Amino acid sequence: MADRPKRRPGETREKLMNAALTLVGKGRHFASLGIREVTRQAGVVPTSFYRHFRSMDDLGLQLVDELGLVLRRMMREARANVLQADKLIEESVGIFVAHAQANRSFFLFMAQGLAGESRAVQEGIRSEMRFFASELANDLRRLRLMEHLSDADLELTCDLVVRTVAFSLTDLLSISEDDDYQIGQVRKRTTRFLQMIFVGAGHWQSD
Amino acid sequence: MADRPKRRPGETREKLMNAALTLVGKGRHFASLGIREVTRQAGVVPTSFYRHFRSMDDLGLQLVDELGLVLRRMMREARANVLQADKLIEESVGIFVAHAQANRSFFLFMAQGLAGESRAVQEGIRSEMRFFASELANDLRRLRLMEHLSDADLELTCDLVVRTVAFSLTDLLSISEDDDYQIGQVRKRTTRFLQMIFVGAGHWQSD
DNA sequence: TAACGATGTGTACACTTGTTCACTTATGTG
DNA sequence: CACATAAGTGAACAAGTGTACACATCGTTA
Repeated sequence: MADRPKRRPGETREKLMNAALTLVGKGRHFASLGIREVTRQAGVVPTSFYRHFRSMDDLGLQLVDELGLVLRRMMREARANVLQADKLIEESVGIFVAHAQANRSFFLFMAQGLAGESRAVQEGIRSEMRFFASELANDLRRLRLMEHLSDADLELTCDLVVRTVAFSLTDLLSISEDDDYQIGQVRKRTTRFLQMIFVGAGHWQSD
Repeated sequence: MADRPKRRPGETREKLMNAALTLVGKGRHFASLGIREVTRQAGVVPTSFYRHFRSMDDLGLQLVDELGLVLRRMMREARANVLQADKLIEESVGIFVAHAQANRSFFLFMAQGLAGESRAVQEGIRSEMRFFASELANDLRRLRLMEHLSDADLELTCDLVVRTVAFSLTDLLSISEDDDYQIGQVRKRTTRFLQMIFVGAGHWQSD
């Protein structure tokens, strides 16, 4: 029983991914990061990088995978906590904002990747958003909401919702991390956006 | 009274800005561009860069200014061509898509800058979007549309519209430049998004 | 015309970069 | 335990980077 392993497997891999996220969190853009820079931040020799990643793009792709996990955790929490339908939007936005703050670097990376340099990362993030939107559609169906909408229109609505929330990321991440007033403003504004969308969806094709 | 400057001033300046845009158009991210790279693309010696820009960020800021001009041209064209209210959304989206294609690199730069590295560029683009939204609000008032909305709610609506259109940029720019079918899909989808938002705005606070 | 300031050029320097190679070391499995 | 393999290391290299300096060119104005 080795109680204190000097080297946990995949430890450096984590260190490198965290290092990249840390730099992104410090305001750097992922596309401008270099291998040496990341390894330096991780406290690791440059060569080690190649033991785990083929290139920076590769690291980015693996970050997208982890981003998927973060989003799934967020969905699970939202499902567990959102109970009454009238506060549904408000609470969901609250949970989103909380997660965006807790995983600031991750969401920053996501916002950057949407118009990023690597086509693969771009597509990965886009795919995560599609998944998120379709899960949202499922939930709405399960809650017997928006039942008058066709599947296609429900999907359209959820896509718009996810986009709107994603765009709020850029608001959220461009203000100070602990400016509670501004954060509250973003939350309120995003909530109203979603309310307006759902009012639209509620009257869609039924005029 | 000097009505004819023989040698166009700022020719290299333009070359440098175009070079940066060209590289962005080729898929590079603005944040990852270097001074030497840009000057090389412009066919100019590296030192010349400093005659016009203090740094890459500075070049980015000046690009934002020009972006403003592009957006204003687009608004003017939209105002001139959008006549009947029922096709208003469809035509506006069409004009937007056309401009986004004609100035692909510019809009790519804009999409990148929204979550970019330079705080100043970010704020500049954000400010252009605010201006755009407020102009849209003016136009709607002038056309006697959405008169039941308060100023704040109208502003909210227009902000949401502009965000939605801006997000469509990332769709548009991630597909091939001449894939007419996909471009048409994005146009249709964006149009429906806006229609849904305006249905929502139409029923806002009036239920 | 002469002088000036803005613009463009060539050279140079001190770093940083990505990647390779041969090497040590640790880990998990037969 | 022994061994194959994965993980980590340091030195080296050719290219590329930002920036400074001194000099050349040109249009404008005194």
